Amino acid sequence: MVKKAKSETSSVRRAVVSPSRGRRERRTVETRERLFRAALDLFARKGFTETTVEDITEAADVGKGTFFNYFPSKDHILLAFGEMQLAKLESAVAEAHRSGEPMPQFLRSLGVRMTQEPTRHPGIIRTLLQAYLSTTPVRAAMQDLQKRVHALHTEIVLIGQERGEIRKDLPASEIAHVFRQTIFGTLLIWSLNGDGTLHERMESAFNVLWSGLAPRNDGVSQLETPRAEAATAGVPLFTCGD
Amino acid sequence: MVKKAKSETSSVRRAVVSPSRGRRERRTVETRERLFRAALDLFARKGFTETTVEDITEAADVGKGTFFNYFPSKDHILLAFGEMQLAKLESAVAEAHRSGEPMPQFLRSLGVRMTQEPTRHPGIIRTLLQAYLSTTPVRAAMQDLQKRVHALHTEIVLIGQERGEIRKDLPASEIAHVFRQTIFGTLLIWSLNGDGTLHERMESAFNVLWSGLAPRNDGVSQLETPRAEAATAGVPLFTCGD
Amino acid sequence: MVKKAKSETSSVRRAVVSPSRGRRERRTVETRERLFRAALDLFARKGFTETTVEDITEAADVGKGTFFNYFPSKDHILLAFGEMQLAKLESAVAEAHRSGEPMPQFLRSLGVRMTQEPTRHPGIIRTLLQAYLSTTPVRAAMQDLQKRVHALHTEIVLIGQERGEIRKDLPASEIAHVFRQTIFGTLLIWSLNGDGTLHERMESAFNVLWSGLAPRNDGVSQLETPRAEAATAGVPLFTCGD
Amino acid sequence: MVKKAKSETSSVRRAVVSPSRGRRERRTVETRERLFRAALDLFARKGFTETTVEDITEAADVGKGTFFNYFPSKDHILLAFGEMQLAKLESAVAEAHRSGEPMPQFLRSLGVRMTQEPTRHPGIIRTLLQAYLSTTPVRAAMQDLQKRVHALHTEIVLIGQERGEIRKDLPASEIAHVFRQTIFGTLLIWSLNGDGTLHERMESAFNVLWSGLAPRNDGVSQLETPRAEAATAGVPLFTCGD
DNA sequence: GATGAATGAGATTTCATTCAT
DNA sequence: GATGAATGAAATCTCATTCAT
Repeated sequence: MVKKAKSETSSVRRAVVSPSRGRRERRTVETRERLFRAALDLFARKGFTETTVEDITEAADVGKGTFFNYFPSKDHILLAFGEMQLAKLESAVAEAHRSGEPMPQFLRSLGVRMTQEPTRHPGIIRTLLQAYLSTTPVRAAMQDLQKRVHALHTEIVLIGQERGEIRKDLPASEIAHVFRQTIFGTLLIWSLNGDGTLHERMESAFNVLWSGLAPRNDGVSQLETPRAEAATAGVPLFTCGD
Repeated sequence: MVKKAKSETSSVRRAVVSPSRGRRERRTVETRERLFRAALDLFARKGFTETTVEDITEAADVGKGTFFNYFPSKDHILLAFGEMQLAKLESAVAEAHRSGEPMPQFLRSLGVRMTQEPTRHPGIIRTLLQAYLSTTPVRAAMQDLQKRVHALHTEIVLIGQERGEIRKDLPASEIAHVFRQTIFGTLLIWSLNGDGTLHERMESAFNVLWSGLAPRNDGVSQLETPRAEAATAGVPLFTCGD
Repeated sequence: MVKKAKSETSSVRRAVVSPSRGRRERRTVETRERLFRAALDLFARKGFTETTVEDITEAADVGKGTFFNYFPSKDHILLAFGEMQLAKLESAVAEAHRSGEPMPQFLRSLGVRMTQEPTRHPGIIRTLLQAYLSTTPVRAAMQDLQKRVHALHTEIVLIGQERGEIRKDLPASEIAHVFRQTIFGTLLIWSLNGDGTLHERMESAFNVLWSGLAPRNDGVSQLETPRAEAATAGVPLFTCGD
Repeated sequence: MVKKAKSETSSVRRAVVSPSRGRRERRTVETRERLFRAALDLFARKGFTETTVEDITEAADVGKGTFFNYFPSKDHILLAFGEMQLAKLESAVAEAHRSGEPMPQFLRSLGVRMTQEPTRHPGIIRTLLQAYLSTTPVRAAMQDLQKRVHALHTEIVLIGQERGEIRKDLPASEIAHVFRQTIFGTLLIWSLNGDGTLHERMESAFNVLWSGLAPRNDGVSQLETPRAEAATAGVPLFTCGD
């Protein structure tokens, strides 16, 4: 009876009790947020496997069962890490559109932006990467996220190509692919060694990728990446506020 | 490798009973091998986490407890995957020295060689990558392996630089780093999507890396990677025997 | 029943607003009824333990929390089953007084009457019996109900004794006890096997109980239970309208 | 290889290592026994539902997981209660065959025997009865046990009938049925009230069942159950050693 | 009184790992 | 070294119950 038109009924009721609805909804979001932050903190300190669900719920100060109201399994919280990164990427791209920053510079700084706090600890990077190696359901969801990531990267590359800032003889999609792979490869290797700054590594990787491995017998790419040596030397190209 | 000390001790003790010693040692190596092969097969089909130690021991036709006589923990079998890859790399490098194959070509084909059977299934690639995200002790051992990998890559790059086949304005070590990151990034992303051939992806990644992202306003790099379009089109540059 | 005090209080408070009071009270009774009927149905199909409170509230089309406004705990709904049976017994006894039905016949048919719809499914019988094995508070309430049941049985037996229809050399209370135990034992065993009709089983049990296990070397009891064979053969002694 | 003829291989091996086999096997039986005894004790004190699996394993001083090596679920331990009772019945029947005890007397004392320690606490009786109301898998197993119980009862009744100690005009199977129902009904009602001794209740129930409810207008059954009044008065007919 | 999100206890299950034989 | 039962930690899941709205 009531259940037949549940959503309608409740939306009507909501209209009346809107403040309570808002509060409840806010709480729901807050709880999810609290769980995620607690997980973030614990994974950074202890790693994903070493952190139990109960650790998380205790840190988030909620009941154990509550965790499963928000995430179907422990692995599913990994998705939230992927989503967090996607959100960062989206805002970065949006900003790039607005600011008209040169693409090379934007791409170069992207890896840096993606790995500012809280994604700076090797433990978090490893957690993020685990999402890609997780169980099939989570992996499937990650695929969807990655499609979006790839689309955004492609979008950026296309703009760069139109502006003549990126080579045009390869499909933007392919370039975007390689770019993404470079980022993830860097994350993976760095999270293993943990030596040096991740930012340095990102810079270095991008600079090499930018100009390629082929022998330098022309001045062109040198001109385009005038600060390659500086970056190589471990000097950040620009401050990124963290 | 981990148990080496142990087996040597006991083989010394049994030096007198040489026939039984040989048999016993052979059996020991065989069992470890059997366990590893069983794991390889199961990880390819079900993935690392989804495979239990008992699955492996049953497939290897030994008792469950026996596993732990060969690997201190389930995670430690991941090391064997790393070792397998290192061995491949070592033999590839040795061959490169012998054959005098041009470095660009060698590098380009390296990713392909590393991912021939059995390392061709996304499940195995993921397993291999998990080693990098595993528990601290395994990760530490992986670091050592990676040092060796990096050294080998650097060695190759150096030769390439000496021959003028690879740019010289960057330290070989750094180039080796980026090269390795490209390989692992490609593995990671491919193991997630599983679309297309890993070999195609490797080719594509290498080709982009080789010539860089900077706009092509000179003919130089085109000359150096004359088959870039072919590779891009998904046609393998050369057969690699699988 | 448990909540009676509460509802009276509120009905007094609202004596002025009589129309809404009536509606509200009616709704209250209706909801409780709806919950009970939903439970009845679900327990018959799935059993008590296998049915969740949410199953019941959904079937009754109310919110989950509403259940606990009517029953202090899930187990307390079991009491309602006991109450339902008690009500049946009370009306049967009242009718017996009116109709002057011979006690033997009345007793014999009692088990049958008590287990007409809806109390005919093994699942419901089991649910009813679970009330006797439930948590202490519910069990205590069941004791009270059973006292009433026992009193009613005793009342009937007394009448039978007075009429010379039931042996007089044993206290009515004791006979009532055994009678009740026979009924419950039959319910229990039948609900396990579920073979044959519960009515047949009841008949059979009563017939044996009536004439006893002692060897039949006199015609007396045969005369008194002339239809023993028929009952034994599975033919109901009389129709009971279901 | 080894697994193909597992049982044979191991039985061969067993022949050699028989002492260790025996010890291990003994331990297995012991652990199960320990779990069961711990459960017995806890159920008697707290009841089945109120006892957690962990309570049991802690009392039995084994790991929680170990419980599930012996019982597929918490409910399955209820089966062990049924099995215990069946074992008692079997030994009682075996003894009856040997001792040639008159059937009426044997039957009368049977209920008593079945409910000596540890099956004397209402909590344990309730636990036993819960087995009959448990989930389908357990209930199914209980059905099998009950078939055996019924067969044993029937066996006894048949002997009684042959000896002329029990009425012959009803099938032994039916009499056995009613007998069993009387026992269980008595257990159920007594476990609820817990007043008086279970033994008294059993005696009383049997005595009434023996001579029936029909009016006593012949001396026959009085002769056969000469001590009916005594039993009624709460005096045990004979000591039963507990 | 109605509601459903939150709770947390507990059952169940799965496993890696240990250990006595 | 081989074995598999025992272990216990944890994940997962289910629910009865509570509580704020």
